[in-house]
Amino acid sequence: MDMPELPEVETVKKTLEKKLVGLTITGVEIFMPKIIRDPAPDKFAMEVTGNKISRLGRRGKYLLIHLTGEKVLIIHLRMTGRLVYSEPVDPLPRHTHVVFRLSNDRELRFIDMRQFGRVQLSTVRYLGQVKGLKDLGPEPLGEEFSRDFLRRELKRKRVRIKSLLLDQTFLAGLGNIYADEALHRARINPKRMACTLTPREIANLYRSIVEVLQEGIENRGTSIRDYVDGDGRTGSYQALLRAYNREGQKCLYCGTPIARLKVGGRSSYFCPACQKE
DNA sequence: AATCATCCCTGACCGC
DNA sequence: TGCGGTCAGGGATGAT
Repeated sequence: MDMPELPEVETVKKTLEKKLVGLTITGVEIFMPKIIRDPAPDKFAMEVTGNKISRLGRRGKYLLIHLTGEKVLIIHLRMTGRLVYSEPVDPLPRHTHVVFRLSNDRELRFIDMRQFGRVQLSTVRYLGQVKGLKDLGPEPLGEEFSRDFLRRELKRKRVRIKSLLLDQTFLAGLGNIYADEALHRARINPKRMACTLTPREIANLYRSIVEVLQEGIENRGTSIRDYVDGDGRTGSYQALLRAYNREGQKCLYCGTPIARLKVGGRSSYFCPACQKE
């Protein structure tokens, strides 16, 4: 149940760029057509084939693989998606939906048990019009995200803070794990209405968001069940989580058992003592 | 415009 | 052992 969030996608990006940049995609095999969002699978395979991988990028939870000809592969792993660089002789895992053949006789595999992930081809020119990508909020580790931004935006949001942190049009890249970790670290109850946070709480939340994402990246992501990087390796941040997935275990700040409740249909782990309503 | 509900999908888990 | 039901959850979509 660990969905790739910003730190996991960043780790996939870092591991894959070492292997992929400079290689040419010599062919595409599509086993599950619905995974290809646009254009139609046949056209997708044709347009991708023959192009060299120039660089990798990331925007929120989207991984971008830039190709020659100003083309860009846009990949979202959603919940259980994996993108793994492999040898063709390695047995093809179950739920492998798309395979990109590479000019060094290796391949890049898109694997996704729940079939929620999507792959799409666009161009640099049209990136600003791609659904999902175009409405993303600022990058939490970028310059546009600041304490002032948070203060300004929270003031006018009539929604629970946990739901807002998960809203990708508000801020790009947080998912359930890092949202819960940030709120716990900032000692803010997930059900609090965004507009009621005090300046002090907002400052704490800002710092907490940046910290948990940086620590997540430093530890190569969180692997609870499914997540692996581009080399097929698990991350290690799961051992450092303080709230997420720790129901019943002691809060590391005060010893109170971590509790779980639903906020906006999503489970939220929190400390009832440190994060009072 | 903002907010909420539903759906997609499989495997793990639970109770009987 | 097996079976059916429930849950997990990001984001697109439609409803309010």
